[in-house]
Amino acid sequence: MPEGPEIRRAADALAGAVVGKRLQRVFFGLPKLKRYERQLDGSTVESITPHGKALLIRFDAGWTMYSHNQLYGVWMVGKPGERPATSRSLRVELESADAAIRLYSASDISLWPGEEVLQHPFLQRIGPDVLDPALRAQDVLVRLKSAPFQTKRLSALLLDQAFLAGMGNYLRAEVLFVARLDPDLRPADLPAARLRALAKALLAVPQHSYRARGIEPSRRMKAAYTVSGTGAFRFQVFDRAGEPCFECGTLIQRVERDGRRLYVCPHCQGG
DNA sequence: CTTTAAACCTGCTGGC
DNA sequence: TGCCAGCAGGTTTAAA
Repeated sequence: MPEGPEIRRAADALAGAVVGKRLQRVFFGLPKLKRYERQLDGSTVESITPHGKALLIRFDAGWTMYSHNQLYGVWMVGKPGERPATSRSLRVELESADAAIRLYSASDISLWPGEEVLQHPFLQRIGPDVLDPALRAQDVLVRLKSAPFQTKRLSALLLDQAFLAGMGNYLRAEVLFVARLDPDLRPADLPAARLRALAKALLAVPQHSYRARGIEPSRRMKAAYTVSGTGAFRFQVFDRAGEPCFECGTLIQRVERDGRRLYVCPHCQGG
């Protein structure tokens, strides 16, 4: 369950289902988490919040659950007692009297006493959430101009969770296209106007995707999407190799950067 | 310090 | 039908 917009959509749906509810059943599918079933049974879910692609679920019993879905994790919202038809392995199940949330396949799950969760190595390392409503273009601009980010190639920078958390591979391609930028440039190479355009696109594109309820899943990933990614965000370049650019008609190219596929319009994003 | 490669998590697809 | 390689929107680790 991939990038920031999809994770935030999942968090919204999960929160709507169980925040404020008392848990009547808690199940953990990983041996190391078994002991927390008793700790959390009967507790109330206080909040569910995204931090980049990580999710925090706080319980009034003084515990906080950290989870990261990586590529495969799937959240589902349903009813208590039901057992969805899936071959995936159930990792977490939280049931209240009238709702249930279930996490499948993800293996990066841990429980922390209260706010000690903020000491989690990943949370320590990541930058501001690109979808945080408090994040301003000016903040992003300052970040772009600061070390060590200003000297990194845009292709790498836009995947770096330490720069902006919640960015991912499709957002990288879409942001670079919207800002009309060559992925091999670095912030330090760019004149002020282009930097401002990049800062703006870094906020606008993820927000646009979030408001559109995320991306429409590819066939391959379709089975993974339940709570999130059922939306209407349309790619300009991602997954469009060989198809004409919507702006200039030039054929979109698939290239590789930082070990990941990237799509560019060679005309709009040239030089 | 930067860049690259491989490993790992898991599930689905396509080819033979 | 069955098996296996390949791929995926992520992250970590180690090597170069």
